[in-house]
Amino acid sequence: MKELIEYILQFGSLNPQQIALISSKATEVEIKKDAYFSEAGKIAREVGFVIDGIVRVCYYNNKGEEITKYFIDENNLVVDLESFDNEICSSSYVQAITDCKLIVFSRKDWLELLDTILGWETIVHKITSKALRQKVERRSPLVSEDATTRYLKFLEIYPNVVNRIPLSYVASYLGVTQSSLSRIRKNIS
Amino acid sequence: MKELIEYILQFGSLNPQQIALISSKATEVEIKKDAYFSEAGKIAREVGFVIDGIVRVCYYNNKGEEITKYFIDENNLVVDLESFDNEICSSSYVQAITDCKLIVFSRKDWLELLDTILGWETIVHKITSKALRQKVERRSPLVSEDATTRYLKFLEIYPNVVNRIPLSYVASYLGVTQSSLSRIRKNIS
DNA sequence: ATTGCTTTTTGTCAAATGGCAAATGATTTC
DNA sequence: GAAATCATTTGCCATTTGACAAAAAGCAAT
Repeated sequence: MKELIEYILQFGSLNPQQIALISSKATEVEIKKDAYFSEAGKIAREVGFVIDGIVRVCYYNNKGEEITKYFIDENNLVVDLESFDNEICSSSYVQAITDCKLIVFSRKDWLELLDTILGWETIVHKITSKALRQKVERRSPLVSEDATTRYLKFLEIYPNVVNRIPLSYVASYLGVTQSSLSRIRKNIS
Repeated sequence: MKELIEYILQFGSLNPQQIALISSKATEVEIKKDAYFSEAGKIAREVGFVIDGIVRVCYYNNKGEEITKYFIDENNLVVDLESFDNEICSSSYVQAITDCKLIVFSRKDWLELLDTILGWETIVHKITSKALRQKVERRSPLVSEDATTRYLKFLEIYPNVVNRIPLSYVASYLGVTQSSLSRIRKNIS
């Protein structure tokens, strides 16, 4: 819980009562490797914060290939905003790729906090738009780079991820086949 | 100006006084083809709304290649949020690729509106986070598709853009060389 | 140690794409 | 209209990457 509070306070200040209120709505949840936090076709009804472990956001393209869109590791929020905000079905899966410990807020509690705590909306805005910007900044440059450069960028961005997850997820994140990625790794080292 | 008001009201409601106040801060600006709306290395101090024309956001990667990150056409906001919000230097250029007509708010006026108009912050947040989500959703799938599919997606997303701008910009947007794109177009038709 | 299972590496071949340079086409300028 | 300039197409060849298949390595249960 401490991690979450610290994270939040980077984006704005809150008094102890407000922090206590937020904490009181938070539930700690464990998710086993390969289990889903939320699924395509369903409405996202929870906001999560990763305490421990790695999750990935993925979907199936129109060739039926499973594409990993991004990884979310420790101390980051995980929520399909489009689905959560608009109560529409999500188009992606959020899946634990290691055993995970999350802090979770229900939609109801989350909205209640938004109504109750002055300044909380602004903090949430800052958090979510920073996260969105980060997604753009991380994913977008991959389009214009060759496969080796993509992998090197991946290593920079997620230094603590590569050894904890299957190669195939990294490959699909980078838009490269698993075998190509394997060759690339050979050439690098 | 009507376009801007309509656009805003999609995201929340405002009374006539509030609308008048917002309108009073808006300036109509014309930008010639190839001129810059904002530049890398400078702080973005304006929020723009494209009434007519197309702009692109671009940057130089570490090989010195100019990369077009996205196109922004009619009835969309244009602002480097990272730079504008945090008053840090922008890392990209925003350039008109046709003659453009924009509605522009100065940073000062924009912040004043945020302080003055109740509910404006929420509307702005909805607008900006939708735009950010759209950027992710448009750019990200390109990573995992082949060049032809990328081009077809581009045509879907920006149906009114392709005939109004140089091929080279599209190529850099898609992460493909100009000659490859030329051949791809030949094969499609 | 052996077995069965999954993940990763590697090889071969074919297709896609890039780099370069020349040719063609389009647009502007005088 | 001719020249100059810029954008696009095309040809040629080198390189990268994908598809497929087989081998090797890692891991867990026995």
